Amino acid sequence: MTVADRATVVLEKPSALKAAEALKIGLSRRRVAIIVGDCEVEYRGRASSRLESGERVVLIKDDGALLIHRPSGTEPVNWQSPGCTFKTSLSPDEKLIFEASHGAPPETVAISFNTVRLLAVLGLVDKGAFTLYTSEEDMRKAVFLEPSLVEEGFHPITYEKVVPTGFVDCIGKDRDGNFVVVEFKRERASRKAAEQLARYVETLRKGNPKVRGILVAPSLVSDARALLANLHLGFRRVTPKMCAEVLKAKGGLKRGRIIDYGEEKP
Amino acid sequence: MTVADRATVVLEKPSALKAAEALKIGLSRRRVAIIVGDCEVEYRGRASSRLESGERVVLIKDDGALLIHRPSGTEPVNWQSPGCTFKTSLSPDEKLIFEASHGAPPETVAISFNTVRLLAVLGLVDKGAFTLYTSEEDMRKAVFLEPSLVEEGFHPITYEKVVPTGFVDCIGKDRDGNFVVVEFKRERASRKAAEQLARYVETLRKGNPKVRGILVAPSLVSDARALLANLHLGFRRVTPKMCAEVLKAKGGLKRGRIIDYGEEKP
DNA sequence: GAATTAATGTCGATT
DNA sequence: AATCGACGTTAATTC
Repeated sequence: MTVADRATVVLEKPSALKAAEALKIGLSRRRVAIIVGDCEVEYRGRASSRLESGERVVLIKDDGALLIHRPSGTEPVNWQSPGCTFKTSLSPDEKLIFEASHGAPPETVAISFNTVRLLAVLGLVDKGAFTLYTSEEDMRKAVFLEPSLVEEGFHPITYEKVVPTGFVDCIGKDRDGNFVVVEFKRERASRKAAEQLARYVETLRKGNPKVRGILVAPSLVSDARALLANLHLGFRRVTPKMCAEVLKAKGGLKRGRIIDYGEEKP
Repeated sequence: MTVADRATVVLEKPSALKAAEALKIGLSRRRVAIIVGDCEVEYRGRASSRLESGERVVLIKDDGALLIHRPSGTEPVNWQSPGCTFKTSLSPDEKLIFEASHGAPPETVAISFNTVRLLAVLGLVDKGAFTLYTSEEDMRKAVFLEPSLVEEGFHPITYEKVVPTGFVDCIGKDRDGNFVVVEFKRERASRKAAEQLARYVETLRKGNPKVRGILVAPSLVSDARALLANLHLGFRRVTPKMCAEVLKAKGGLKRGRIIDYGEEKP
């Protein structure tokens, strides 16, 4: 991408004609465009919809995706998946018309702008890698696949067992055959986490005084460290990264949990 | 919302300080903000993620929602649901830092901007109603609930039956006990749709010459009308709206198929 | 408020 | 290409 291609076009309250021109040029160069303005939207495809006039943010991406966002809410009110063909035009009454069409299945989103408050056309470069680290759920999976993450010789028996005081993340046995209660925390564990583990261990020690407890987390706050020491409970440092690596190596990672985009899509 | 509140702030390549000031004022007034720039993103919550530096579009909505979009793809790479608390600040090395936090469950998205190419703060007003009309699937449901949509005395027997030449949307019997093949089209039906129906009817007439065919759609192109007439096939006008009303009345409409937002959320 | 279910789901992997 | 399954799913509805 040349310097010229990265040039930004920003138009405040452009005429429909100016906006149409800037859009046509920008989209032919596969830039990203943002349009803010009062508009009406029609969608026809798997379903059909109509959105009456109001002010929205329209985002057109360089892969031919389209998103129309209202001023509130997480989800787009209308959208079009990547690979659209765009058509920019002026209506008989001089309004900016923007259409995004898809071949298969045939779908079209048509936007008619009553006013354009802002139009920006930008060439964006994004080659940054995205990594989604493991969740608490994945920590459990990693420990199932590689029990030594908790302790050498550990082997898990049950997960998420219900005890009178709540849920126990994992119960297993150590190399000597003693029961071990394991509590996972994906982030630095607080005193509360240590208390939770203590409660579970206490409950289970009523039936068997040899029950041990281990808190598994990337790190501990000092309060938690003190409490664990007092109650003769263990701690094992396990980071999300370590879990991710285990899951990757042992194939327990089903899909999408670790995502790595090193390159832009072609 | 007063005229002053609707004033647009658009800054190209602002300094981090200028951007921070504009954002603070804008977000305190619950405006919508768009930031385009090179940034890094960290998320911590149910899972955690890290996004290395690259250029993205950040959209902050007036209900406290946050979306971070890469230049391609339909879905945001990171996001935060409505109701966030925002924090704008400058890092020791003068970078714009933007954090969006949620109480329950505790989640945070932190964005560090290396550069800001564009910042827009706008008060948007959107009271337009959104209506999602029925899909082809819902047309079948509507006909199941109200067979007279196809013809007085019609009663459906099977849906999506496999015949040698493809799928038949619906097969039923008319008031005289003759078989009727029904083809649905959610939009103005093309000649192709009529040919499809003709093919199905032809197949079935080999076993029973009295088989009839009816194309159900909101309207017909003239080619299709001619073809249907030639082959003695029927047409019945049924609009998505009619189906939606049947589904609504008869309770076949599960949820969200007709959505009507008449007002902005409080 | 928790649990359930649909979605123009989207996205990635597998057959 | 079609199908399957997970998702920081989200969002609407029912219990």
